[in-house]
Amino acid sequence: MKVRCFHPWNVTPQEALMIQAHMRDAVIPRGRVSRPALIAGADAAFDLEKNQIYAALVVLSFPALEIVETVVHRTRLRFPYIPGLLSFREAPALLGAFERLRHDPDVIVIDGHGHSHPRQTGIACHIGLCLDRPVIGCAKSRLIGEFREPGQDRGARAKLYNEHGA
DNA sequence: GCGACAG
DNA sequence: ATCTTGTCGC
Repeated sequence: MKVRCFHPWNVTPQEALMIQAHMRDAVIPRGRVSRPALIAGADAAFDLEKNQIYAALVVLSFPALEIVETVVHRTRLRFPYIPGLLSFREAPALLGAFERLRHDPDVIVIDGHGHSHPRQTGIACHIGLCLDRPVIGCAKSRLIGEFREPGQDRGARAKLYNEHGA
């Protein structure tokens, strides 16, 4: 895939905050993908001893969910884990993997939050801007906001509220 | 000052 | 994230 990022990655946390402020207006927070033929999933694993991050991608056909392509890309870790700045730690490796991806997914699922972020610029938003593709943030726990635990059924949902509402 | 805090 | 010990449910 073509990766177009509009800022450097070798930045300080303070600079990262300014980049997020700049990104905020470019994000399209909602949308719909009509008939995806290919969907991609991405996650990262670490070797802290070697200071390495492993970005893994899988492309699936949809709705059959057959594996079409996989990519693993290893790079050096250059940024610490700071809540709210996750993308500056993980996105460089993930985007390196996406550069090697031959298929062109219609939608991407990323580990971590997207719009549900203190500055509405979580890693899903960041990756979406760099790839110019729809991305669904799929985090396993809360970063910000208040919610009632949803039910266990498939499709169960709950609204996430900020200090004002919505 | 204290607690919260994606991965 | 990753690791390790202890508990719970099937």
